[in-house]
Amino acid sequence: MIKTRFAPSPTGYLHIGGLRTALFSWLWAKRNSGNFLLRIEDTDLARNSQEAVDAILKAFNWVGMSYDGEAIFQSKRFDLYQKYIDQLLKEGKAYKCYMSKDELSELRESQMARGERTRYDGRYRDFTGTPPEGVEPVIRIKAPQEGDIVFNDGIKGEITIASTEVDDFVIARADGTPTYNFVVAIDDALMGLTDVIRGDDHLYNTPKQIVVYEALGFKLPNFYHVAMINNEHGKKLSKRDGATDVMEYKTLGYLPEALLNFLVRLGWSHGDQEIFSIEEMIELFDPKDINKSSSNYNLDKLLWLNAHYIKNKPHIELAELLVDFGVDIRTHDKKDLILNATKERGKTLVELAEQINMILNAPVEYNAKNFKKAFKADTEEILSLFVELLKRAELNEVADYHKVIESVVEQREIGFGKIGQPLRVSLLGSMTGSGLDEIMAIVGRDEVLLRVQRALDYKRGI
RNA sequence: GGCCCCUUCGUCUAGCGGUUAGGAUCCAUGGUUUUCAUCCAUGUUACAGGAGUUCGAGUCUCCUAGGGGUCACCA
Repeated sequence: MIKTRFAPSPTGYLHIGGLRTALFSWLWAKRNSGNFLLRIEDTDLARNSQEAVDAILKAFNWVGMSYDGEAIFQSKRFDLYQKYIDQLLKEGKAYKCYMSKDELSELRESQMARGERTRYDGRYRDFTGTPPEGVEPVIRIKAPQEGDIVFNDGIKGEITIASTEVDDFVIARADGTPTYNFVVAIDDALMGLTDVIRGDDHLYNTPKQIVVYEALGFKLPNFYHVAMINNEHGKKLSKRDGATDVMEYKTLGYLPEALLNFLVRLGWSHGDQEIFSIEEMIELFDPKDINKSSSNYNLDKLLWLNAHYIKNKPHIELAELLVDFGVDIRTHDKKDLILNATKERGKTLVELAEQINMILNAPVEYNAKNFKKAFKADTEEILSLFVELLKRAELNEVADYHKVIESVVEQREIGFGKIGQPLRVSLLGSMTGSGLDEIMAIVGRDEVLLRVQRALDYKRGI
């Protein structure tokens, strides 16, 4: 059975890049009817927080991804890790290193000065003498000293790293707590993971983890290292480039299905297909189709996808979602009419809410320029006729409002724009927006009369 | 700096030795629409550069350049 995982360290919100690798892992597990597991990497007691764990869970919940079984917290497994540290010590595969931090940094500086890669020199690897006093030792693992560490990456192919690039790294700190690369390897193995899909910033951790796997006799999983997401200029994605927190997208009015669709196509593709429902993603996703190269983050497509999903969302759900954006039309008797009139005009829920508010609420003020442009010398007369006809008209459906406008156009022998423009400004305060017939049908006769009258009063007041 | 990875339209990508290098988005234009949006149509734009291998290279090899990653008692 395929088992994948997402293993965030709880130091902040869920990052957009993290969500993508989580999505890939989740899809691959689902595709194979396998398990998608969650592990919280909180070995650094000082840096992680419960809020961060909650934030990650909240984001998962928002996009509709769920993990199998219980989440595993590494901070609760120190006893387990200790067992393996003792084992390696006993087997002579790890050793105590009494080098002080000062000595270490001194070593690094001299290596740097010579233009070398900084690495531990193995001075306590075969140490048998009397340990220096006053130094709490760290535990280092014995990494191979010659040859190459080779592994097959499911995305990048065969990766070869010289053993000289991997030093005897620390697996337990002076205070006894285990370090990242050590516990990751143990947990990945113990959790029975078959496929590890992660960002390629972990590529260099892989040989280190392989050292642990081999020392402990664990079976290697398949590794997939997904290239990073950069900003639109190809540089590292940072907060300055816009939203990096997944939950920010909710606030900005994006639908989770749009975000997921956007992210799944960043680095992965299936022929020419652009739109993927969750079901299709699960059916079609395969890490072998993931791109080797990094991709640049650009909002254009997300916006387009979001518009697409808004247009196709059931009204009942849209109405529910809009509540968070200050528009509650859940029980409005013209809900469908409102949404039909507006949903093709809003690329985000924020914009959709604006469109709806524009119709539901009478304009507070008119744009002076627009007003002047729309209200010509004969406008007052035209609108007055419109008011007269509207008062007497039988209004049952959208088309009936259209008939009133048509009558005005016919009687006065004018173009639609002659009445359309000023009417629009009267109703919305704006020159653009939904169809007039629909707007009027939504607000109803009395409100239309009110708004037109108000505009006419305003006109006289100028 | 050492090591590793990457490089097709502005952006996301298809391509897996023989294609007029395809799709999507963006942008522009036209159509539909009383307006805007939607929708439809059309158009502009790409194989980083240079050497090889081959009858033939975006596809294979090497070099150069550019970009990214990584070098902790962080994860």
